[in-house]
Amino acid sequence: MKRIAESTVRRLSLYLSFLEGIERQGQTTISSDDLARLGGTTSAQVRKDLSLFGSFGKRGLGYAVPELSEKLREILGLGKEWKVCIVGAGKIGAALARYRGFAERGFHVAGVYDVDEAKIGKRWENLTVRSIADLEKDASKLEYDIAVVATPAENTPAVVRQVVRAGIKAILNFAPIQLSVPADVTVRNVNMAMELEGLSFALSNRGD
Amino acid sequence: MKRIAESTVRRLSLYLSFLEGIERQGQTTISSDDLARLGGTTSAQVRKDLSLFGSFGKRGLGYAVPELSEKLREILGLGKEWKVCIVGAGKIGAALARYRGFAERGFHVAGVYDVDEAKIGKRWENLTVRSIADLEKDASKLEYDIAVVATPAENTPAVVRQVVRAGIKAILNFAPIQLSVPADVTVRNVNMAMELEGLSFALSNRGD
DNA sequence: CTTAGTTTGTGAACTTATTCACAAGCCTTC
DNA sequence: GAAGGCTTGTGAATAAGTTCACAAACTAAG
Repeated sequence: MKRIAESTVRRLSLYLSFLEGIERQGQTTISSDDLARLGGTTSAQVRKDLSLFGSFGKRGLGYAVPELSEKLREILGLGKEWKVCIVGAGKIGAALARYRGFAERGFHVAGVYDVDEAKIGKRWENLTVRSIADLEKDASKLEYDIAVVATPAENTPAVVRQVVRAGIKAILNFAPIQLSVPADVTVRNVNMAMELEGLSFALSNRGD
Repeated sequence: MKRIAESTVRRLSLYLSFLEGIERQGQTTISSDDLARLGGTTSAQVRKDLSLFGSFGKRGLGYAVPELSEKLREILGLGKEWKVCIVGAGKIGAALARYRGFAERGFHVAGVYDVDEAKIGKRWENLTVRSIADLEKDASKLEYDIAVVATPAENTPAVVRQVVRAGIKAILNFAPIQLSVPADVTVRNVNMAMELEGLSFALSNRGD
């Protein structure tokens, strides 16, 4: 399969969320043009994105909503339940552990870890915070697929080394630093400072 | 000034964070090549990004660290303090209100709002949760620059209409939906579901 | 003062991503 | 079952973004 751009994957994810809404409203069919309008893009873009994976539409009619959303779930790998661990039991980690959105979309939070002795052993929802030192051992049993890293910047490189050592191949990083990981580990960054600075830039340069 | 790509702005933001680290370590000069290595890009990319705004380096020598970081702060509009309000006093809103990173980078959280009667009036850090109905009135006095929207998906469109009505021109959106706003309002989205699905896709398609 | 060693700034080349545009296919109606 | 009205799927054209490659400019050393 040819390489798929990250921007394409983001759009697929977006289309899926629209389709789920539309499905709930009982609409059974949708055109690329309607999907494009919802997502702020063009119909050609929608069709091109989908055509990378096959032909799912009917000419003259559009796409069958349940069929297409099933197809997208399959493409995005949402058929299986992914096992997630949260590393870093601070404010962000806490918010994430309680976030309903994970489970809703098939991401099962199966463990929480921290370096801080004071936090280890505390209960969080239905989980107990464990020592990061146990991660590698736990991972061999629990087979985590994804690590959500929400540690202070200074601890993060060491934490990430442990995550990599535990054999986890996907990281969602909330720390405001650039991770360095082997090529077979996929990283996505959520960096609030960067987003805010993007807004700051936009506000400063309006009308240029 | 010519249009600057979002990807460029993200990189500038990244360079700035590296420069701040380097500055603290006392290094006074840095080459585009070093910056590139830190950011996982190429030296040509770094130079091209910077050259969009001027010539800040010295040939044969590189960039003066304090000078360049000052220049980047200026470009990104970080010279002034931006006034931020958080809309949505739920879990994410709470985590954000307590997040130190805002203030550190010149983003002053000056208000928290919610629709929920039960939450209005509660104290959060040094702020009191106010009714979203007050936003427009408050905005005329407080002159919010940025609204951080962290409301449940179903309330978000209405909330965003109020934010727009209050004259706020920049929104950081945490709700998992696509906002529709006038062209002069800049939106950045932070969508965890989308990031997780990106990782899910990557995990499902390794080695293709 | 000249040479050797760096590193920038930037057109040009290349690569990637988006948009255009239209033939092919499907549905409905008569 | 033929005609009209849509909408897909996709090559071709365009636009956007990245990398190449090199002259120009600076430092340090002799």
